[in-house]
Amino acid sequence: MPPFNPKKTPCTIDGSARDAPPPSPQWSAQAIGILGAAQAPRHSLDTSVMSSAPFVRIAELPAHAGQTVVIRAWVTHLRSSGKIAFAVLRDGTGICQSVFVKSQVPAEVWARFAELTTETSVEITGEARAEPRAPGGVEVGVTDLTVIGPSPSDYPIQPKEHGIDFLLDNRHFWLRSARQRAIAVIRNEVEQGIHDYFYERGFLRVDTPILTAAIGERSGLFATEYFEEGNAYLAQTGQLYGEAAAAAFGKIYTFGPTFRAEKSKTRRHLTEFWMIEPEVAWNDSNDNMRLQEDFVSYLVQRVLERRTTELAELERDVEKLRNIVPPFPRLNYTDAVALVQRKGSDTKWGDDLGAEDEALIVADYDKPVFVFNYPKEAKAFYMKENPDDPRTVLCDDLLAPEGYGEIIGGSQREDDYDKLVARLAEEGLQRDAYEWYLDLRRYGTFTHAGFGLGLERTVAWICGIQHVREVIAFPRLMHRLTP
RNA sequence: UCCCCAGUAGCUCAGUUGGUCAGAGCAUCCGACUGUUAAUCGGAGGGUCGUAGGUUCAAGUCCUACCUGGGGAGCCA
Repeated sequence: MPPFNPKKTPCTIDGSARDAPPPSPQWSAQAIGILGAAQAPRHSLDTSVMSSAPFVRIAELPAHAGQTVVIRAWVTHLRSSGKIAFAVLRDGTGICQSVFVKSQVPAEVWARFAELTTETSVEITGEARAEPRAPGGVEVGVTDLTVIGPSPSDYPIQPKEHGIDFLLDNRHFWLRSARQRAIAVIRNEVEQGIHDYFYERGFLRVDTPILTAAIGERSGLFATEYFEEGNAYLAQTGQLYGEAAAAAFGKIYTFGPTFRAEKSKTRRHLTEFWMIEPEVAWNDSNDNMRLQEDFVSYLVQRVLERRTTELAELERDVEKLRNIVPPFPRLNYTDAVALVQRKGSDTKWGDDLGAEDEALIVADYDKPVFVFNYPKEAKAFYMKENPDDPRTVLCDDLLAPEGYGEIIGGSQREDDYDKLVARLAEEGLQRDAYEWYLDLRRYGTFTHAGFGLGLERTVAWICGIQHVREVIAFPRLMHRLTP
């Protein structure tokens, strides 16, 4: 990962001048048309008088070259040169330049242009035409202009550098910038890829509860009152429920928000993040790692194939992503400790690997790296004891390249009832909250394995974005609950 | 919880050993310009220097405390 500059984040309103998004299922003309019909302007003028021209999204403009069209959008930039003027418009599908020529528009239209400000929402009517001088290669020669929603001149976001705190305070506006759209599109591609990957392989998606009793990870819990039941806690994982579902349905995955009340202030942490947790009956730890590398590779290659425009907008070095194909290197924990010790770390066998150790390991590879079979003490109670070395458990962490850290934690699950009970006791966990979980080993226990993939860390890595807060629309951080 | 860093105009910042130190660029407003691309050019407005104390003839500058935020550690995905 490149050096992190916390102070400056480039943010241009119309930086995507060079691109219009490629046609794709998400932006199909039909879907856009339907969406458009449902989104008439709130208090437009009498549009029936204005024109019978079709309302089109900017992404569809090239297909309408030579036709008169209506566009509804936001003003991102204004330029005026006496008797000719330009307004760059953004509608979420792309950007387009509109041209006003004083001698060719009614005086009232010319006057209305003078009132435009950044982020005014407008409806324009005019002829779409190919124009090499226009960003995106298509522009609209305006014949009519309606202001739909004026925008005061103190709109905070400028096509300049802003500090991260300012941008997060204005996240609801920051989302309008070209980079943020590119990130959102790639996140959406990853999410859709996740669903497609598992659907096509016969996995069942199971939605697990967000309000839970106190089970799961050891780290911080968000508590809330729950009727007469005392406290409920926001879920830190859906895994234990996923294990129950795997016994019922075979191959399952969960996909939902999870919550950690950890006072972590790093570029890898959110208090609310999205996690994908497959759980597969009859998979052992090796099967688990094979699934992980295949899954992660699929997601990366899918974004490479379908979102080249957005990756270019983000200036992502795609060569580094092309390497991401199975198999991934695998280091067992003991070898990993030896490796980091050779590189100067004072980590000893038995310690968990710290962030510095992970960086030392990843530095040798251009793919994600598995580190597997950690000491029992470093890992959670539900991980299966390694029959070949009972000091360790059958688990794996997948470390992303370029310093993005752990994107997956996975394990084969302890399926031996007695050992699981013993581990619960060792961890000092209240057994009564886990009785239903122990039942999975009482009634037809089974080999199974699963993992959790952190969506934001994965998307940040694929996008080349240095902080997870930028790859979720409205991040929840230790010091940030709004917007 | 611990370590480091920062708070000066709407935004991003400069401000030297304390002494024309209230500044720049952008944004905004006014004016000029018929092909602009973060347009350009001319002009204008805009700040209790995070808060509270203290040192001093004099504090944006030095000291103390506090507040707010950022980066990292731990924890984790």
